[in-house]
Amino acid sequence: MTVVTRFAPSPTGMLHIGGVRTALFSWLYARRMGGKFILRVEDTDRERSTDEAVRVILEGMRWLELDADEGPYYQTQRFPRYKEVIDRLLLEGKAYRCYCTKEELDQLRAEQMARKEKPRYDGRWRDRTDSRPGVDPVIRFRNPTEGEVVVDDQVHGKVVFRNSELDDLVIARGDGTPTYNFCVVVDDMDMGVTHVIRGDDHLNNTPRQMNMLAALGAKTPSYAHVPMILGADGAKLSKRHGAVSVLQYEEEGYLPDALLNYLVRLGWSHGDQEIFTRQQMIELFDIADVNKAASAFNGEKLLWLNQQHMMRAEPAALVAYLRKQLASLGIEAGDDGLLARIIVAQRERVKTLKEMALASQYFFGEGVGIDPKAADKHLRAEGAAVLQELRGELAALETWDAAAVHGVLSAFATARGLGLGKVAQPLRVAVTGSTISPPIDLTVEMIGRGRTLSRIDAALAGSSSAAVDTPA
RNA sequence: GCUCCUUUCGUCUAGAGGCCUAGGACAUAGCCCUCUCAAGGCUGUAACACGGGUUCGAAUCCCGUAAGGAGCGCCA
Repeated sequence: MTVVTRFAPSPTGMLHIGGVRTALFSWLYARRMGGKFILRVEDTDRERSTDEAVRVILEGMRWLELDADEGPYYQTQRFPRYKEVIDRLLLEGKAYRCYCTKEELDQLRAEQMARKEKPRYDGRWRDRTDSRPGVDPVIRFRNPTEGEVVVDDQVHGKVVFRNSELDDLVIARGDGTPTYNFCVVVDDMDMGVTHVIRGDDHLNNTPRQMNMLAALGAKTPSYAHVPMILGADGAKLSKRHGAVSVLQYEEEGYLPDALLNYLVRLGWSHGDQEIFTRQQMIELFDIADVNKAASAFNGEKLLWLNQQHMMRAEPAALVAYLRKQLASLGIEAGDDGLLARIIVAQRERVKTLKEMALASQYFFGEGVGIDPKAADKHLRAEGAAVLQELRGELAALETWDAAAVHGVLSAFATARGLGLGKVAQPLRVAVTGSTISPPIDLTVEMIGRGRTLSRIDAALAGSSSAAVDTPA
């Protein structure tokens, strides 16, 4: 039997990391088992679904490279099929029309709550054959009243529900549109889904779905209810607690593989291993190793992992991402070679590609804006004097590369009994505008002789804005 | 309220009865390295929710309690 999993997000809110983690587990499991992964958009709630949310789902999955073998399917395009199944259920007496009004149901619930009972539909239309004029009936599933349903969950083990706890749920609204719990059942059945991997907030829905599957004569899939992801403060993930669109992580300069690596470790582990390539995740992932408890999102570890992935990646593989980040700063980066060199020079000092772009602006454009505080500290009397002399030596250099620059700097420092820092910092501030950069010799090499000398001149002239053209 | 789920350092986790004086990672503190910032190395602080059992032995099994979460919609 070939494994078929699916990710079925609802476009009523933005796809966030909680959803992405579920998608990842489903995707990994399918890939690991050589199975099929389906993407299905659950948009039956036409009131609340938005095109923008659908776009984020599609765009997010593409960015993360969680490729689907089938889909995206849209439930709103399958209404005829749902109607067909509902009619069949009606015909077989496995579903019935209920003419209760919303007010009536609200009252029923209120009464039950007042009596401290579990609020549930009491089945008052279960055996009626008449109708009530003026009310568009909903269709309810006739749930068994006795016995129990055992969910043999892959992460929680056997979970038992008594049918007496379940009521007859609505499968079609008054306007005829089908509801979520029903569509899921029909879709999973029709699409041959063998493994349902979803958030454990769905565990309570599972017995109802299994009963409907049984009524339709379909085989129940294997279920795996994975724990939820909480916000950094341990509260439920919501807009106030870091539930931002997955695409925001792209904008902030995270690598897809790093985000996935972070997410896979939330609720899953493989011994003490922290860093996984996409390929390793596929090879090692197993539902049997998934935890039961919810976990809190920790942005600092994500940051660390992102840097680890940047440091391990092939520089060429990061070029396009860096180019995009630079572009959003208004910098048109030239050739890939320079970008690859920047990546190698910067990746151990920044945690995201956005930071990298921000910290690499001095590699572009002619002049550079100098941080006033840095200038105060390193370009005054002493520093200026050093720079002045250094300029001459650098200008006289025959070959312009890191080794040569380094030679000049250390000889210069030794000759004057100075620490290298006393020489490097003024130069660094002059050519980069700040006190922070990759090793000075490499930095100077990459900036080039022309710009290095002109920036020194500008710094000595005290006009840090001499040729500034780097956008803020 | 009822039903279901969960509970190891601040956070993510290892742990499937003796290997646990509870391991790793992020964060944090100190030290080393060092031209800046980092990266890297070393060291430290820090946890089995609580109470009962079962057992020669329990973080691991069972039962309670507590705390947190989910569901109980003509939402998904």
